[in-house]
Amino acid sequence: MVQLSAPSASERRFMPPAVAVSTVAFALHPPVDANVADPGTGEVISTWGEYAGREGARDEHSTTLWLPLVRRTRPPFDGLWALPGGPIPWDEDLDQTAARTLHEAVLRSPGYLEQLYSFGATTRSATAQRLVTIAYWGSYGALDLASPPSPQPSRDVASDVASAAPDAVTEFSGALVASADDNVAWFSIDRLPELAFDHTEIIDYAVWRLRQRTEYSMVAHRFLGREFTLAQLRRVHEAILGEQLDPANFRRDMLAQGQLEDTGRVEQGTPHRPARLYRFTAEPEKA
Amino acid sequence: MVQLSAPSASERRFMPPAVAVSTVAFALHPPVDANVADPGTGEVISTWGEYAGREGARDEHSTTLWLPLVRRTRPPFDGLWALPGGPIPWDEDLDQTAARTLHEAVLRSPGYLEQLYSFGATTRSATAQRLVTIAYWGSYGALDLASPPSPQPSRDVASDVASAAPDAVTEFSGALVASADDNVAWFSIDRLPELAFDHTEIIDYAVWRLRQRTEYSMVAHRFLGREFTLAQLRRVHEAILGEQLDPANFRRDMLAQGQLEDTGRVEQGTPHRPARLYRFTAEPEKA
DNA sequence: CGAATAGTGTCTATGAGACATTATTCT
DNA sequence: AGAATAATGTCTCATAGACACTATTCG
Repeated sequence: MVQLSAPSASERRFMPPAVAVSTVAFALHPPVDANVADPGTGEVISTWGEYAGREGARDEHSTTLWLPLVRRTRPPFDGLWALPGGPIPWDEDLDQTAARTLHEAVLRSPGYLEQLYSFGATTRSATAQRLVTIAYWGSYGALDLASPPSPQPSRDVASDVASAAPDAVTEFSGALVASADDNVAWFSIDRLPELAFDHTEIIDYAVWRLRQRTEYSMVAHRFLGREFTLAQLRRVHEAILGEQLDPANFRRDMLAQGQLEDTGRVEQGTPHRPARLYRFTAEPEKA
Repeated sequence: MVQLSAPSASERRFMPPAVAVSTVAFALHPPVDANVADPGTGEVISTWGEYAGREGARDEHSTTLWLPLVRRTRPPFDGLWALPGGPIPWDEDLDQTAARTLHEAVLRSPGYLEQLYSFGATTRSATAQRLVTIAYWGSYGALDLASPPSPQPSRDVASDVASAAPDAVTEFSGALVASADDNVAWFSIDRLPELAFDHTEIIDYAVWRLRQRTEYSMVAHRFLGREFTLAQLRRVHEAILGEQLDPANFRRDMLAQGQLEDTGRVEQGTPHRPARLYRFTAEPEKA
């Protein structure tokens, strides 16, 4: 057995590092029933459904990305917000652990999930056990968020092992498991609160990598539903890159990629000419 | 204290994963005094100095990359070759651990070192403790290899903690520390032996990432000495990418990057017109 | 009709690939 | 001179950015 609680300073140097997974999960906006926290104080102010209705902030005009955070309820960094995550059970792949812990916080499965980088500086927590964090980044699409909260991940994942993890290891995980309460809230990436561990650094790196990816890869469509207009896709790119894009050139370049398929249908209920709806196809069109 | 040796099956699921670092260290050729192993059998056949002299394989015509491996001397995977690496001491950054363990195997410090990816599939070793490997990739330049073997890393790194690590953790490290003996040898990446753990997968991924990098970044010059000709730099690119490059266009593109500085000197002792020597500059030339 | 956005066509500058040509050094 | 490689110049084509212009729908 492993005895990990309250290690003395002399004992710490013989303890292997704890390993945890943390996930930066981007979305164009929170799910309607999710809590939204005040940027400055970190106080949960309302759900996204109320907030968006009040402010008139529709995702049509979304110009920023959002991500879920979990409030820690024990030391270290008690009370601060942290990325969803947790320790790695002995029989779970790293990818599975990331997916499961994220689902436990958000109650929904992301549409995309990918490993980002491993952080393990010795300065992360001077008084506690050494912690190595394997960071992931992912994205929630409109469909992922529209689905009702589910207690279990959609894909089959061993989740009973979570409670089997020693308490002392759980203590150092990126965040504690929360049960759909006020300890989970969504934040705009432009207005993040003070974060536990080095999670600010992790988020900065995730945003940087997301921008790199959108320039030479098709990841943006994962923020949308199954069908979308080119204007919607362009707004996703603009939100990620933080700059305006020429609609005409954007259309030409996207269609030249051959990964968009015309569904034949058009947008409904617009106050102007409706746009064609496209679908993403993995297979490039053969010319 | 942590007791990790001979865990029972029921105990294993309560043990936190062991964390180790492994490094894929590329070079245009091994150091002269390094062992070269036979591709098929993994038997150490001679040093690079003898081998290259016999075969007439000069680095001028190098068309493949080489990397150092360490032979394991205990289970699991006893006798197989593995990437240099080891467990993470409590007071060492991940980068430091990678640099130190690589130096312990090669007795030289690499010119470049960067984190690659973290591997942690549960299938890595069914009978042993769960292992998470944080993989690094690096490169040795001509100067790095030309220097005589040094027992300590050139940069100051805490190295006394290595022996403080519990034996059971060392057992699961990427490879055991070798003291410049027959248990360290260099292999061509085209002819690798059977490897321990999932190190074959790690090397494949490292080669793939190296190719990606050379296309939009200046990493190739790190394989060479401080001064080099454009032809030498081109041959490095060709070895990495595995294809021929047009000398004229390569010259134009490299010089347009503004990161090469003309030293004013030229190559010596060529049987033809000598080439200009260039130096790499971090600062782009202002036009 | 006018407003608003969808969608098309075109001009231009830039950069990559191909390759002909000149330059320099050694034997 | 002839061999071998360095170094330069030039042509073409593909692509990105800018932007004018046409099309369609709603109110």
